[in-house]
Amino acid sequence: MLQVKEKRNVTIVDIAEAAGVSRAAVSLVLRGKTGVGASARARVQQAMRDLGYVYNRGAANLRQSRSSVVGMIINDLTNPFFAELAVGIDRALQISNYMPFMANTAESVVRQVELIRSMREHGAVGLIVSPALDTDPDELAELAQDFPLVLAVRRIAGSRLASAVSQNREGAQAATRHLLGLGNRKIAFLGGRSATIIRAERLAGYRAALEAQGIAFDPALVIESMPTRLGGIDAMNAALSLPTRPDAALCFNDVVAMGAMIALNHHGLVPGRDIGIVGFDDIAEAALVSPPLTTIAVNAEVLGENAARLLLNQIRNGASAIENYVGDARLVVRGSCGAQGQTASIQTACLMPIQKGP
Amino acid sequence: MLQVKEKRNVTIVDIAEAAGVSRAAVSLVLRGKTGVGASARARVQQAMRDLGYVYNRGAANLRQSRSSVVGMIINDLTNPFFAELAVGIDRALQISNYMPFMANTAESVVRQVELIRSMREHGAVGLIVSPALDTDPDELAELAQDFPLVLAVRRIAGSRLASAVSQNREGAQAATRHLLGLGNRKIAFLGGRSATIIRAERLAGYRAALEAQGIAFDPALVIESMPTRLGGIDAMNAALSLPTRPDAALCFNDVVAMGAMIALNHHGLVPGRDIGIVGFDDIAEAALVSPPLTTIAVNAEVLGENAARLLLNQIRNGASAIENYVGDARLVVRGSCGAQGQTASIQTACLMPIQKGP
DNA sequence: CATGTTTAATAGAACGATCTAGTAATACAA
DNA sequence: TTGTATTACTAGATCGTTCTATTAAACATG
Repeated sequence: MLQVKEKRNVTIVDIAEAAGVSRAAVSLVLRGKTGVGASARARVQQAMRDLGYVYNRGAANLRQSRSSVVGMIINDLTNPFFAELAVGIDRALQISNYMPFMANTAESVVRQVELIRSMREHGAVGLIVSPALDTDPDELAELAQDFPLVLAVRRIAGSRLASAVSQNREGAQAATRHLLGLGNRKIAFLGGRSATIIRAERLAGYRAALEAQGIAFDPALVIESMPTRLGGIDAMNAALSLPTRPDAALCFNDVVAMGAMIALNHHGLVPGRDIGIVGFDDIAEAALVSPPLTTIAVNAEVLGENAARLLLNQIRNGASAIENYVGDARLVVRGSCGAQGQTASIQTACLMPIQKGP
Repeated sequence: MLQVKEKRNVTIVDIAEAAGVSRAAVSLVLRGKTGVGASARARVQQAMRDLGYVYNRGAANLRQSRSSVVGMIINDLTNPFFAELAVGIDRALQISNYMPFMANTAESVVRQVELIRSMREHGAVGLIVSPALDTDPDELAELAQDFPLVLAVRRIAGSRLASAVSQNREGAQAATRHLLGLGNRKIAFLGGRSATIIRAERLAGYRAALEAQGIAFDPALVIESMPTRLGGIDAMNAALSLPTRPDAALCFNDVVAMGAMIALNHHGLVPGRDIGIVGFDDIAEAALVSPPLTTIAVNAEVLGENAARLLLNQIRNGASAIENYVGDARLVVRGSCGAQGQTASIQTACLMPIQKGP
């Protein structure tokens, strides 16, 4: 009678048996602790190789209730800015010997709550979230009361949460000032969702720069859209159908700016000549598009590293360690704003450090 | 005497106590099974809310030894092509009620083996890997013998593994034929690492197209580099320092092509006019750069969805279900190859479907 | 009324690791 | 010889859940 083998997992018990020692001894070997002799240790290691043993971290965490998993939840990985952010977070956590697991919400709040729950259920000891649009502030605030949580890039209305963000107001102000300096007077603000803090901040900077020049803020020039390429196309189309066309546009971010440039092309207009365009983020592609995009540079990787740092502080020191980081945002002038003279040299200067070699 | 509370986790036992039922009853409620009355069920749910219960999936998996976690390990998330691939995989797995966890290797094989191990340790039931450069084929092959594994984008030398890849040979052949049709004779092949199958396939297509026209394959025109923007810069610089400069270049992928275009700019050359450039992948940015990039379109999201499909088949049907998927690759003519006339209309045609609205 | 059948509910073993508290054996000092 | 450290090793409890087997009651059915 042939016995059908139930394909049971290889466990610590099997190893113990094969090596002729106790479970406890195997466990010690597994964790590299002392208290087991050289010969026994060797036998255990051999047995693990022979039987194809896979450590069961779930079982281990059950007992010691402290995993090293942290979750990162990103709103849109197809936006290069967030991809770079994610890589920055990932690298920093890795260096500190945490195991980052990543997930993408694609701006779905429903998916986001699923992911947050799932990551906690899997024993994550902390979470870095770049929140989806329309995220419920109270939900995250409540979670953060007894769980290490850091927001990245997007802060959330009315909640006192740790966050790593950039100088949105200052950046937008510098950008607007630059456009004004080039002689533009009718400057649109394109894209982004109005309910978000990040947009409110950038909008405030835009407004402040206008009013500093004695130019009245005109709500008709502020056009909301999704913070995506497609949103940028929509926003620019809307801007072009205004009674009088704007001279220039400050875009919510670089992908919106690229969408806006596509829309301009469709209308036979040339960015930088017919309408000045400025973006925000300085993604790697910004220097490559045509014309090269003038933008506000935010170092996504550094932002990510700081988000990681804040999270680790919270994990180690508890709720007492709720801090914030604000990364700087500086203007990078390329061609799309219409400042043609400066283009070539600056473009070159900003290109090379984009990517580190292996 | 104030008693210091050990902050123990809220467990199913606490809920049971609070609701005045047994652990088993709580477990049933948790999983939405029948066998518990309406009033008891309500009490349990209330208690869970009151106490802030978090399900411990590790403990559950320990007992039932079947999680729904699958891992996806990506070689370079800062390359938009792989970001789109990741999003495609993610979406497909999500639809099938699996919980995808993602991680980035940044082309590090060391990191890759760590991640593979970690994901198995955390109970992943399968893995989709877009392998890092220099991945050890035997290692993955051995793993795949008793573990559901699918390779995405990059196949691995000499191993019979499930994979979802694209028509590399056909795509490169079409691209080369197109460049030849435009009158180019001295066509370089730029970028990519020579040890990879994917590059060998693309190179074979390139070579086949050349030889079909009676043009001898010239190894000096084939330049290796990292498959990154920086690699593209290096490769093009090398190509420009050849004794005689090439007429055109087929680039390993789009980011290499963009790097190549940067290098051309540095040398004061114009892509499409002085040297024709063709890429591979058709990332969203390809249509936006200057000039718009002629490339071989590969639908990364569809590739990802198919990788997910193959993995699910394997998970459900075991090792018998090792299949392969080959996505098609078609030429998209824009400006960078030098075929100026067709640019505008095609560029427009290919732009709109890139991104789906919310 | 006896006899099934369904439903609600539970106790106790199990999953795979770690931790505690211990035993046995050796080495070293007095 | 005895006492004391140190080292190698282990049995059994434990973590939070699910599963199996069982009981008890409620409800039909002939």
